[in-house]
Amino acid sequence: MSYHHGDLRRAMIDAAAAAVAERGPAALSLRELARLAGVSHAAPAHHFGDKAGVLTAVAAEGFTLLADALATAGGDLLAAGLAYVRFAAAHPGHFAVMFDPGLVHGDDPVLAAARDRAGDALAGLTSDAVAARAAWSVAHGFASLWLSGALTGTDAAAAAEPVLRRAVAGGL
Amino acid sequence: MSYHHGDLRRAMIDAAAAAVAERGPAALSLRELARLAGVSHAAPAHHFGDKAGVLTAVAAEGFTLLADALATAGGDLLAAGLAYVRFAAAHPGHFAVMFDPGLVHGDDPVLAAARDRAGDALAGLTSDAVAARAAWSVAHGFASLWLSGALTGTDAAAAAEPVLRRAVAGGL
DNA sequence: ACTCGATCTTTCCGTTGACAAGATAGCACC
DNA sequence: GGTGCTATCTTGTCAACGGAAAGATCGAGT
Repeated sequence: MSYHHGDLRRAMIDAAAAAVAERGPAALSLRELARLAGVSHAAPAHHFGDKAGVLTAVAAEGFTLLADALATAGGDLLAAGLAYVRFAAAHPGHFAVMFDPGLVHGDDPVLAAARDRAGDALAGLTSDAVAARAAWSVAHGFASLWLSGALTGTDAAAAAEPVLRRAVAGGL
Repeated sequence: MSYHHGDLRRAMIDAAAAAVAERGPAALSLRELARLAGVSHAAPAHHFGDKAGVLTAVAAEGFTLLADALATAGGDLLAAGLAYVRFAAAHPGHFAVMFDPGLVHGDDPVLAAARDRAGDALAGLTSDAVAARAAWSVAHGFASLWLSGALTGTDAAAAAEPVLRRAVAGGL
């Protein structure tokens, strides 16, 4: 066991995302993460400053992952929506933190850049602003409700598909 | 100043909802609420058990308010969606807690009853399950994004109206 | 007047986030 | 190969918090 961890930053982000995914942001303890990583309780502060700093890093990584997922999904809103839901289901810890202003340092430049990148990926899907907002709302709403346990089903994307399809087609 | 508060339960729920609305659930402190109410820091425990108990009461009240709002809104999905968004904007503290399983006692009977009542109000809008899920998703997603600050605008309902209308009509 | 249950206080404990000050390691530079 | 420099991590400390225990106070019903 050397004095230095090697990649504490990476380990903390991963552990934080996993812990948030499992027990929510409220139950997150920096000291516990430090214990898991085998470092002292004050080590994380050097990399992240404070608790919000850790979650800010998680959120920034989340927006980057989301932007990548949207970019890979293709051009139409249905595919993008499914990618959005798939991302949320695959990275619940990241997702839970990304849209909670009270948990992160909203003005962090790294976070802002990642958020903008995801925003651009979303805005690039269509030139119709209202349609973009509507699509974002359906996908975000379904993802949120799914993660909160309000919706039943085994596979998030499979459950989302008919819902998103209907929203795209209309007829509500 | 008498020994008894009078209606500590009510005061705690109101203060908790206000505090959550202002600074998020993470920054909530039972001791601070107790100070505001002018009672000792252990007084709330008698009424709510623990911290999750306070938020459970807030969530239950939220679902009741939401069920009322949906019942008053009328039958069509657009009106219900607008009522949903209006509720979230008017009671951000309640809304923030209602769909966060990690913050409340999910199996609390009062909460479950209130949640069921809101669920019934939602399900009663249409017999089409897919349409119901889609409408719920749009309204919930827009409300969540709005409260997180991701959407710009001055009035939530005014901003939501064209978006919800488009989702109902389709053409994304 | 008396009892009894509900409400609230006081006191205590373990945990947490944050801060300050110092130790250690690796690395450039000479 | 030594010397300073900086990033990284540790130790020690503090106030605040959530929760539990035990007792005080009130008020409603008899």
